[in-house]
Amino acid sequence: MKIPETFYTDTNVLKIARKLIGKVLVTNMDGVITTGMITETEAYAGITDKASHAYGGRRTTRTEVMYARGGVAYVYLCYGIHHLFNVVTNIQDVPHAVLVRAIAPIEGIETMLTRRNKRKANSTLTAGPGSLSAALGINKQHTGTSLLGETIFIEDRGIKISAKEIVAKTRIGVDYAGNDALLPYRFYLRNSEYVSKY
DNA sequence: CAAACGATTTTCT
DNA sequence: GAAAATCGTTTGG
Repeated sequence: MKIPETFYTDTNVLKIARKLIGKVLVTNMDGVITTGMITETEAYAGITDKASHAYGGRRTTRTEVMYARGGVAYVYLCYGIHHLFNVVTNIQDVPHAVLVRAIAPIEGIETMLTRRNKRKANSTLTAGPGSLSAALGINKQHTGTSLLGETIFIEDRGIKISAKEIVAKTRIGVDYAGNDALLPYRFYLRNSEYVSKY
């Protein structure tokens, strides 16, 4: 069951980040299907969030897609190597987004191993934003792709995650954001091995 | 037009 | 634990 547009256009990015835990991210690259359950996310609350690319209302070629209506992908290159996959949320012109940091592989594990150039599956296969994007075949040319289409989308498979299984902590790699680096905008599944380390 | 810098991962010591 | 890899985007001259 694909998640509907109304899920993404909700104005509470923290609520969406929390609810995405336990959902299933699906990619279909030229008919090759890979899926995984989302185990870790981070919220980026637009213009009021120093850690966000759209802080202060900055609007550039790269961040333009964040200003779209919720329900599209925002993928960008970090450190010249890694493609980071985000879900754009909120209404038109409010640049909120949720970074998907880790998933637990479900289908297409062989494909993921090939893409990641690994022989055996372990927690490093899809734990970490750059790793999961590579495993699912996501790259920056997918930025702006609608999550209501057939290439990249998210499903609700009825996996139930109780509130106490979800931990809220500070975000990672955003020390430069001053006080905003202390906000509990990172959510992850307690006891999951598929959560980025650090 | 030139320079600096990451919402990171991997590898080597 | 430290350091390298690596390039598009952003910023400053």
